Amino acid sequence: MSAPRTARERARAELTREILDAAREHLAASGASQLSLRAIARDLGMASSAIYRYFPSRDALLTALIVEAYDSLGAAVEQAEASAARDDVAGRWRAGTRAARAWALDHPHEYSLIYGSPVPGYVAPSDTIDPAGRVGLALAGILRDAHAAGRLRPMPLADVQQARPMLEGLLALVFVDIDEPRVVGAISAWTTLFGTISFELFGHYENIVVDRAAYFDETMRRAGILAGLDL
Amino acid sequence: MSAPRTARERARAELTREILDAAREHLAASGASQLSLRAIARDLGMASSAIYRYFPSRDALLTALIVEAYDSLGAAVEQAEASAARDDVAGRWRAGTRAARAWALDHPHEYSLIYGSPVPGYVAPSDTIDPAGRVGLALAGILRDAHAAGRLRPMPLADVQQARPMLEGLLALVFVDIDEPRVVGAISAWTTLFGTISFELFGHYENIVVDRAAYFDETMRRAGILAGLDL
DNA sequence: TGTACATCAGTGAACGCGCGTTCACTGATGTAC
DNA sequence: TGTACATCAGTGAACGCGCGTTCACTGATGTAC
Repeated sequence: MSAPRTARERARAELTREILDAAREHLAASGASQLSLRAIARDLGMASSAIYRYFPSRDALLTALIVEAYDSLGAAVEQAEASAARDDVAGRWRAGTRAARAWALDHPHEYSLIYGSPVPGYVAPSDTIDPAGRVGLALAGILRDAHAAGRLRPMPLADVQQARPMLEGLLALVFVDIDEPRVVGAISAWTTLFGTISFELFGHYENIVVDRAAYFDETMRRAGILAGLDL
Repeated sequence: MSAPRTARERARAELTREILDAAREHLAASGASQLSLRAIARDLGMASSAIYRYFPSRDALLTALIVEAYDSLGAAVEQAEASAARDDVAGRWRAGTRAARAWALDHPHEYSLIYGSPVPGYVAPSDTIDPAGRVGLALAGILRDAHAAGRLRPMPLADVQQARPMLEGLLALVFVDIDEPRVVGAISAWTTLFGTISFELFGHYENIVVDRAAYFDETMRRAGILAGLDL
C-alpha cells in the first residue's frame, strides 16, 4: 500500500485494517473454516454487505489473513535471528527457532491457520508463496553463512545412500553448494521446528513433555547439528 | 462391542457402522469442522433425527471417528512393525514409520482429523487417550527391545545439559531405564514422524522435496539414531 | 406355544438459528473546469 | 473559488440455503409369564 492521500483513501486503509483485526479475533473463537463475514461486520457495527467494498469474497479475506500471519511470523524470526552477532552460529539458530515458537504460542490460531490442516475448500493463491518462505530462508541464511565461513561440522552420521536427488534442484539457489546430506538435514530441521511447535500447541505433549522450552531448545539443537551447524 | 444376539442388535451394529462409514466419506469432502449430521442422514436415506438413536450428538460422532482413526493407524503401525524379525532393529523401525506414512497418504482426511489443527469447540474426551498412544508405544517397543539386548548406540552428540528433567516421569513406565537424552531423542523422533508426514500432506514440500519416500526414510533413520537406535 | 406389555428404531414437522452474496439505492467525497 | 458530474462507501432487504436438536408419534421387535 502506498501512502494514502485523500481522506477517502485514509478511511479505506483504516477500515481494511479494522476488518482484518476483527477477523483475526474471530479466528481465535471459531477457527478458520467457520470464520463468518457477518459476524465480523456485526463486530464493526456495519452492514454485512459493506465488507464487500473491501474484500471481494470470504476467501479473499482468508488469503489476506494467511499472508499477514506468514509475514508476522517471518518478521519475528528474521528480527530475532538478526539481533545475534553474525558469527555466533549457535546464537542465531537459537534466537530464530525460539522466535518461531514464541510467535506460535502468542498467536496460536494464526499459527493453526498456516501450519494446521488446510481449510477445506480453500485453495491458497500464489500470493502466499513468498511470505510462506520467509522463516525457511532466514534459517537457511545461518547455514549458508556458516558454510561460507568454513565452519560447517562434519556430519555425525553415515551418509545418505542416494540413487537420485531427493530435493528440488531449485534449492541450490538458497543453499548454494552445500552438499545434499546437509541440505536434507536443513529441510528436516525446518520440518522439526514446525512439527515440534504443532505437537506442543495441538496438545500431543500433554503428560509427556514437562519442560517444553528446554525440550524445544534441545530438539532444535540436535536438528541443527544434522544440518551441519556447530551447536 | 460384544457379539450381537438379537436381530435388533445386529441391525443396530450394522447401522452404526454405516453411519460411521458415511461420516468418514464426508470428512474427505468437507473437513471435520463442517461434518454435517443432516448430510450423513441424507446419504443413508434416513431422517436426520434418526442419527440421534445412534449418537447422542455431533461431538459424540466426531469422537467415534477420532477413536477409529487412531486405532486404524495404530493397528497399521503395530502390524507392520511386528512383521519384521524381532532382532532386526532397523527393519522394525523402517516398517513402523513407513506404515504410518502410508496410512496417512491413504487416509489424508482421517489423518488431518487426528494430527491437524484441533476442531474448534470440540474437546477430546478421555476415550481418545489410549488409542492415541498406540503408535508411540509401538515405536517405543523397538527402542526398549534394543536396550534390553544391549544394542543401543552411543549418542553421536554432546549430552543434554539439564537442570531438571524435561519429560514426564510417567514415561519411565514405557522407556524403563533408558537415559533421558535417548528418551528425548525418542520423543523427538515421534514428533518428526508426524511433523514430516504433516508437511508432506499439507503441501509444505511443494517445490522442495522431490523424492518424498527416500527423504522420509532418511529423516526417520536420523531421528532413530538420535534415540540411540543402530540404523 | 401364545399372549400382553415394554422397549426401541425411525419419522416428519418444527424451532431457532446462522451463513455468503446480490442488488438498487442514498449520501458523502473527490475531480475537472 | 465555485459548480457539475463522477466515484465510491455503506445500507437494508432479500434470496436461497444449511445446520443441530427436540418432540410426539407409529409400528416393529423383544421379553416375561
